Amino acid sequence: MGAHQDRVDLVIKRLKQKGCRITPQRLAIIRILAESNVHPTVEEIYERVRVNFPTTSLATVYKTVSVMKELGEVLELEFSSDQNRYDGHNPSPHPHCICVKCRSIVDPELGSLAHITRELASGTGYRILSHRLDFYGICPKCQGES
Amino acid sequence: MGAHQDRVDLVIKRLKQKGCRITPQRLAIIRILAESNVHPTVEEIYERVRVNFPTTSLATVYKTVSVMKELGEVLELEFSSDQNRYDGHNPSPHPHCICVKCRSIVDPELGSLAHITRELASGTGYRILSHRLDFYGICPKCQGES
DNA sequence: TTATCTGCAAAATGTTTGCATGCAC
DNA sequence: GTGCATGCAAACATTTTGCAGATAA
Repeated sequence: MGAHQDRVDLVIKRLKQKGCRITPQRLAIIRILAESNVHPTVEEIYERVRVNFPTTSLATVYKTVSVMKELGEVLELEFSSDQNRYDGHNPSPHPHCICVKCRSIVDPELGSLAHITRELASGTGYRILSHRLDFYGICPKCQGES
Repeated sequence: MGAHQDRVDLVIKRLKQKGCRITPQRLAIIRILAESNVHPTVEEIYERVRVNFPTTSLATVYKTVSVMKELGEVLELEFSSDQNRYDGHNPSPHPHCICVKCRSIVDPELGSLAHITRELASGTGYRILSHRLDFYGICPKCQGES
């Protein structure tokens, strides 16, 4: 029962509404995603699920994350040179700070991008559905170690 | 001799300064990247190079693009679910509009993100090196076809 | 001349898929 | 009981690497 139980319950409700079944593995994955603020990879989720459910397969984690992504309950940050990262704590688009040394990802405080998005939509004629804003740099911890 | 000859010459000069050799294949790749505004994939560059140099291999295109990326002469847009896209016309970070239907990518007119970057750096303690801002939506052409 | 580049093939990486079995509902 | 989920292995897509021969400077 962490502070994230509400989010866990909400995700379960929405998955059930769509006809999905809540298996022990899925429950564990949902919890990890809801409770984590480190934007884990599928591998990291897999390792954590296997602490309690050692027979869980990587494919199951991929499949569950994929279902949650399709339902909009997890935000995927794609990387071609690395594993994708997932945010199930706050699945709506928001800025990220990504450390190029330790690959940590944090959510910065930043004013809304709504006005930028509007400016862009009117300037280009695009119907904007989503966005991605990543800042790449060196985190305070890695700056201290350099 | 297009309007992009200056950029081609500049990239050649910088590659030479770093001890790189300008082979016919590399010259063709540099030209394609400098002249193109469609943010091509490596495959697309490869197909275009092969019109004039049919023996060129995909590995050579990957290697040349990688060298240019390391020298900061091409901007890489990573995708895990698709091929990466490359901007050799303007290699400094800038916003992109990506159509989720036809996968076209255009550079929108948008005010600088410098103030947002400053706000973010002071708020998080990160030393910001770069950023990525993608807007995902439906382009005017695909809206008309829907 | 010689260090770099090319082209081929193989490897590596991350992710997806097919299918028989198992289990949530 | 039914149909979705699991777990395994194989397939897949993209990118990278190793190396022998070719070539730009």
